Amino acid sequence: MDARSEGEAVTSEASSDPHAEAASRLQAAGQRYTSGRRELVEALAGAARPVTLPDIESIAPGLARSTAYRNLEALERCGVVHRLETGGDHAYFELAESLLGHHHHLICVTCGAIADIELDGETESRIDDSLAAAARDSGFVPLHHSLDLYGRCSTCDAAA
Amino acid sequence: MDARSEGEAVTSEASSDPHAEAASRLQAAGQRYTSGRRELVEALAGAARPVTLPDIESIAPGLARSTAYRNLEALERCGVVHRLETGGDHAYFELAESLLGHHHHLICVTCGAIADIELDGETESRIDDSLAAAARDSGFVPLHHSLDLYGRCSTCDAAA
DNA sequence: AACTATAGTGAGACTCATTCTCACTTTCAA
DNA sequence: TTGAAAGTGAGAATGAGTCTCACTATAGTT
Repeated sequence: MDARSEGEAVTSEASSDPHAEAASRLQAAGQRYTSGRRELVEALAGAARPVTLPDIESIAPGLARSTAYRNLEALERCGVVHRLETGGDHAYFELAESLLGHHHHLICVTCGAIADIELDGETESRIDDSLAAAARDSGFVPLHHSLDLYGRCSTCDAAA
Repeated sequence: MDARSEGEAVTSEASSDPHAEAASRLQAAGQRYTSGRRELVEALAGAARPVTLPDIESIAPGLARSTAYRNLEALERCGVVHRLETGGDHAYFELAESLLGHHHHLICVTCGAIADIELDGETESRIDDSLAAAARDSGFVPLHHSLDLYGRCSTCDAAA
């Protein structure tokens, strides 16, 4: 969810503790915050950037792959995790914006690495206004937006 | 709404004829503009919105699936076609921005439909500036950006 | 027109990220 | 402490997209 839609200017970290947030959101959905799910959230919180499932497996070995995917999906449905599709082989996962704050991504077209960035508030509100106007024209109900910058990271650029 | 049917005076630096553009770009890469490739470009130009491979197959039956994917990739490498990953089952394809002009997308989170939108120039340049500043801080070399608005299209919203 | 080198094609096999199945285990509530 | 519901792991299944390979079409040359 776009933090701006709630009317309060949440810029960065909306919640102090991702585990508490995850536990309460899962409970609200009648689900449990098991140790496997806690490990997932811990891995995502510690990564400081979006990670793939292989990344998660190397950070937290011992989680069955099917369980990891299943739990990522459960956490995504509760708004704790956000899935990014970049066109690479794997999807990327990160904590949702309600936990990380609203942000965007730098995506390296060469190696696929992703980094988080934030834009100034004035640009964000201008984007929201322009998108809302465009949506209105189409009878489209806006929920959230994503803005990604594609380019070459410093490592890949140096190698080229 | 559909300001781009026969490639007439759209916006920005869009080329007048997608076929001529495709032919010259392929030729520059030592490749041929075959009838199958022409059919692909025709299908994309006629769709006026991003389409999936099944969409293409129904618009232009008779193209082998492997050939369609191979040619979409060839056209993508030449800058004639752009591939969108939205997280749905299929990737979406559309003519590249050098042909369609710079634009963004409305993506329905319920049915996956995609529509094109354009933002005002001032918002675009503000986005470019903000992204460039964020990239500079990371030593990242910017190439292009994508901005997508997720929400519910009028049909799905009415059904909810 | 015939020759040749190279590009393109189609059918199907193949890959592999992701999802599904199912028997078993854990947790919660009464 | 018992039963119902949720979670787990191992492996099978799914399916979008890619690869292989024998065949065909094309451009350039003589």
